[in-house]
Amino acid sequence: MEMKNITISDIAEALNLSRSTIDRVINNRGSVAKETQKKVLDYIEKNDYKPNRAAKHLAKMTNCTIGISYYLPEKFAAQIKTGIEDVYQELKGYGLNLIIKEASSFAEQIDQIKEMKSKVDGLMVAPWSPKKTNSLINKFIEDKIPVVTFNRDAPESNRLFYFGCDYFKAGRISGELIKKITLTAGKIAIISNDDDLVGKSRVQGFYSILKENTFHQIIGPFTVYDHFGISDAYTQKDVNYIKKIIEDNPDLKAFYVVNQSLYLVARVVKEMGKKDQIKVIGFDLFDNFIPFLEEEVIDAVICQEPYSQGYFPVKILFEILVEDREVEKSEFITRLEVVLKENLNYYHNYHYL
Amino acid sequence: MEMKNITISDIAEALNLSRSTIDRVINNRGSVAKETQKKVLDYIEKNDYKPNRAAKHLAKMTNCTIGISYYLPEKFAAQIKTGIEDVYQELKGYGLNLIIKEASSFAEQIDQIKEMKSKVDGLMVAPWSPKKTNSLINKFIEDKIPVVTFNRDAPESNRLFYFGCDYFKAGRISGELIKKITLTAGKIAIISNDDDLVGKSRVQGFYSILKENTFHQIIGPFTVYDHFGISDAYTQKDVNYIKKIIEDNPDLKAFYVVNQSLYLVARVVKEMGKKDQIKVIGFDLFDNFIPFLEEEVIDAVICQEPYSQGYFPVKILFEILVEDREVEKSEFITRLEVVLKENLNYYHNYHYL
DNA sequence: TTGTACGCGTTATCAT
DNA sequence: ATGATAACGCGTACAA
Repeated sequence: MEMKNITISDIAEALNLSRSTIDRVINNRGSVAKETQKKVLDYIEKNDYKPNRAAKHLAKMTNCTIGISYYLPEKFAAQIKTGIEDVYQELKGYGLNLIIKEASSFAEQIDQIKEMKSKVDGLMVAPWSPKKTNSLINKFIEDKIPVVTFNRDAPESNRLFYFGCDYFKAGRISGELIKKITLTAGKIAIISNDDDLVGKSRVQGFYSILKENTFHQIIGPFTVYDHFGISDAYTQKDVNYIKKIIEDNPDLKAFYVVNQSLYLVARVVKEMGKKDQIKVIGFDLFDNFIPFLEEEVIDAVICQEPYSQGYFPVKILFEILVEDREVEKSEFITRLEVVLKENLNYYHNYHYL
Repeated sequence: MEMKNITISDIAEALNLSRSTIDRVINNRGSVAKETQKKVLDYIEKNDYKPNRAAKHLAKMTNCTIGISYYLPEKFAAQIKTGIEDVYQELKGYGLNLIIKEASSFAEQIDQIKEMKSKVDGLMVAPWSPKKTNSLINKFIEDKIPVVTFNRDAPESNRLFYFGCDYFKAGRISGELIKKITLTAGKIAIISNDDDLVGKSRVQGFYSILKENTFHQIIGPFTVYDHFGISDAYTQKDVNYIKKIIEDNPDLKAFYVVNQSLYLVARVVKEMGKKDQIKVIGFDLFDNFIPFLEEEVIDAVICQEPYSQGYFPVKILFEILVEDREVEKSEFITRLEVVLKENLNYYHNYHYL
């Protein structure tokens, strides 16, 4: 309704001062007498003045460019991009510009970041190799260009904050889940590939839950490269490898798969008709996992809010850049989402804006 | 950086027209020659003009009041209010005002809604009794005051949309979960109270999953009133009632609790030392559930994004009111979140902004 | 059909 | 220490 908010001019008029003085007090720029300061502050308190954010944006001609760099599995990136797209739609009208660079190798990512240096006011990066990106990140920081990480952290750099998953905790909840759904004693096979940092944490977290558990015996890790999840890329050899694990271990009760080869494992489990005997758990929601979740060949996947990983870092970084927002946390850890057949549809390309 | 966005004036200058003409084209207000229209449209397309949202807000003196009404368990409302608080902080600077009315009875809720009619530009309501609120909602709509529902829908009214949980689906995923974690054949006891609409849907959904399942026998529903979740309010009689269910059914494998008496059930299960034999599943995350989840007396609860139920409806309604946003959907269904011990902390008062 | 001119609330520059 | 004034980009009433 017409609950007209009071403005700086209103205050000025009421106190017989000029707008400039009020402005000085509000944004404490100094050069104002103690008494007047107090008078103004009191008035503001009493009449609950709210600065008009629109007018602020306008006057400041807020206009900033955020660079985004990542080297991630295509389908996963797509989910993050949905979040980026939404926040862009929301904030472009307030002066947000984006430069998005998708790398197809780590070397390329480094080059792309370097190239952005002169073009952006802030950087948001998912460093493929954190250790090898630290110094580059720090260079940005030295030049007063804020950097935040998402999806993958570079904790040893001077980035402002990390927005993403705690992969160790992700491993723990998988452990809890497998404990809860695996009905009888037996073996659990871990599938991973050893040059995968993320997978390594997921395995460690898993161990941390299951180590005191004598009910299950953990075998592996068995190495399966996930070919970035491309269904066709798996060879008969890959299939046989999984098959052999199943055949060699008649008391196998579950697969714990930390990379995208979850698709392969599910396929083999299904083909061998082992769906009811062997539980399958993995991570993230890729298109080729969906049918297996629907048939309950895959019992559950743990997700990590990919949408939010795109949406929030941009939003927060924008506020830092144009409104001097102070960030209180150095880590924003995304929720660990347990996705089963019946809530699957809420996690597959699902968002509100 | 200085990627200055182009403005209406820029366009006007470039095409030797006045700003008004450009404005007419952009907001197609008519009264503009076909050719000029095309010229302008082309130019806009080529130079990707983005309207400056801040300037728009400012010029329109956007200032609107949204009324919020609910009659909900206190602790649940608190979680929703966190979302409301955040969106208020975000939008108050753009002219958003809120009138929040918490009722302590349905009759009071109706009164409060009526009283708001003359004071708000839009209404957001969680109707305790949808059927008895329909006509009131429709009165708002007739007077051009948009109404949206949250947490509880009034599908037969003319509300613009509902933002909240699908309680039937929530029952289904509980069913799936209980199937997955209940190791051996036996009984599952349902706890509810029959005047609870939400609980009724949760029970129906549960049945829809478990009806073809011969492995488990469902008993109940047993009626337990939840005293709005106040721990002290449970009597010895309540305790004995749960106890008796356990004693009478030695092959009881799980409790499925659809109201806040989940606390009571968990307490009794724990006290009787039945934690490992009897699974316990319920809904929402109330403070007095937490310790039981940590000890795995309660195996899981299903949550429904309470934070989002506060945040998004306000945000969307605001955009409808001040920016004529069109709403494409009539339902925004919140995710069903599976909360276990290991991801508990992400769902208990957890948000990013 | 098109153009002019003022105001929205704030910031910033230049006087006093 | 305080005040006047011109932007910022857009909407709108009014004039041509």
